[in-house]
Amino acid sequence: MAPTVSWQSIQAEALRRIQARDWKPGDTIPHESVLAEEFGCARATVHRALRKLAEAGLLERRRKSGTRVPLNPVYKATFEIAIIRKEVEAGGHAYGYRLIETAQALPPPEILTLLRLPARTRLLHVVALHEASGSPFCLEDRWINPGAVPGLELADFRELSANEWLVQNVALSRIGIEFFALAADAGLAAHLQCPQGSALFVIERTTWAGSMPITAVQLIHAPGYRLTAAT
Amino acid sequence: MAPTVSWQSIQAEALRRIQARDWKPGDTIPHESVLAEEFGCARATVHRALRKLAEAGLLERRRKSGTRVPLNPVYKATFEIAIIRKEVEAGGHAYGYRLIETAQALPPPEILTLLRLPARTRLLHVVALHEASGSPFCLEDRWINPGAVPGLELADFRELSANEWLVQNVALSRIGIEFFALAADAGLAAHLQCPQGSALFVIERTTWAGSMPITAVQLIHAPGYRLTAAT
DNA sequence: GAGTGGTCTAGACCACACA
DNA sequence: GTGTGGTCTAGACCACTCT
Repeated sequence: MAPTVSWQSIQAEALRRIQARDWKPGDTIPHESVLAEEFGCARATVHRALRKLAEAGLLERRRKSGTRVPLNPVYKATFEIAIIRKEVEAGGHAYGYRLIETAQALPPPEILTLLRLPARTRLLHVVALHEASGSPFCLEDRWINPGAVPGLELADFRELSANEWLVQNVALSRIGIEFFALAADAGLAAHLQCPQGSALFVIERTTWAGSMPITAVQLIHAPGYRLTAAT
Repeated sequence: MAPTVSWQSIQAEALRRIQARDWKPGDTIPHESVLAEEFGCARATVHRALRKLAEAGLLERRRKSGTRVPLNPVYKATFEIAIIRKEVEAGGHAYGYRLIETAQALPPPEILTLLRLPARTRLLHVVALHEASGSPFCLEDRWINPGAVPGLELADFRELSANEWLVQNVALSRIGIEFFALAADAGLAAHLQCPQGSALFVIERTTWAGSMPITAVQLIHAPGYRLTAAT
C-alpha cells in the first residue's frame, strides 16, 4: 500500500506553488480531480486542503469556473475574545477588579441606536475597572438590556465583573465588534491614571441572542495596550 | 430514501442546544457516533459540524475525553485585510494616493528587532498618504527589506502604493498584526490634517516569506476611523 | 489497553454558474 | 445542457490521551 496523503501536506504543497508562482495570480489551477490523481489521493482530501486555503483568502473557488489564485487577495486574520480576567492573567499579571458604578439609566441615544432599541428605553449601566498588577488595565463601560437577560436582578457586579457574569449566564449568538482610538477626557484620565488627552484603544462590542440585543460595551484600555491578531 | 442531512443543519441544531442550555457549559455532549445515529447521517457529517463549532470556540474537543461546552469560551472573530485602495472604494469614496518620501535609510532599532534583522541593516523607507475623497485616510509608514524583495529597485511608488505593489509582487506566507492607539505628533498631525494630540488608530503589520522578513508597516489612520470585525 | 476524535477512501449525487 | 466545486455515505484505520 502507498502511504496515505494528508490534506495538510496538500495544503502545504499548494501554498508552496502559490508562493513560488508556479500558480500565478490570476491563474486557474488544476481541477480537484486532476490534483487528486497527481497526489495519489481521494478528491475529498484535495478538496479539504483547497477549501482551507480559500477560507484564508489565498484561493478563490467558484463552481463551474474552477479555482484561481486571486489578483488582489483579501487575507483573513483572526483574534480571540477571552474574558478580561484571563487576558490579564495570560499576560502574567495579578488581576484586580473594582466596580465603579451600577444604575438603571437612560443611555445616550447612540447606544440605543446601536442596539436597535426604541428611544427612551432604560438600561442597566455598569462601569468597572479591570486592573493588572494594581495598575489600571481597562475600563469597562457597559449597557445591558434587562428585558433580554433573565436573572440580571440577582447578579452582583461588586465581585464578579459583568464581562464574566454575562459570558457564563447568557447564551449569545452574534457579536459585533469595532475598534477605534479615543482621546482620554478628564474622567477617563482619572480612572485610567493617565494624562488627559492620552490616546486610548477602545474595543466596542454589541452582543445579541438571535435578534434580541443583550449588551453594548466599550472596553477602554489604558495607554500602551496592544491587540495582537494572527493569520 | 430519507433526505440527506446537511452539516449546516447539524451545526445549527448543536448551536441551538448550546444556546438553549440543553448542553450546559461544562457538560460533555454525546459522541459523534451517537449524534450521527440520532440525526440519521454519517459520522463524518456530524464531525464537520462539530469541528466548525470548535473552530469558532463554542466547543472544546479532545480525543478520548470527548466534546464539551467550555465554561469560559474564547470566541474567535475575523477581519479582512484588503489593499487600502479597495477599502477606501468599498466605503464609497474616491481613492487618492500621494508618495511623501522614499529613501534607503537606517531604521529605528525597534523596527529591526521586529523584523529580526541585525543591527545597522539599511532598509527602504516608504512614506505615503492614502486619501478618501480628497481627505487624508491613512498614512502608510513602511520599511522594506530589499534583500528579500527581488525587483524592488524597479518599483515606482509614485503611482502605485507599496501596499499594492507588494501584494501583487511578493508571495508572503505569514503576517503578524497588532493594533494600538497613538497620539498625533506634529508631523502626523500635518500629514493627516488633524489637531496635534488627536487619538489615531494604528495597524502595525509585519510580513514574512517563510522565515525571511519582507516588510514592516504602520498604517496610521485619520481620526474617526473604525475597524469592524465579524464573528 | 481502550476509547474518543481525526482523517482518508471510493463512489455517488447535488447545486450552482456558465454557455 | 454541462462542467465544476460542494457534500454525503459507509467503512476503515490512525493518533492522541486517559486509566
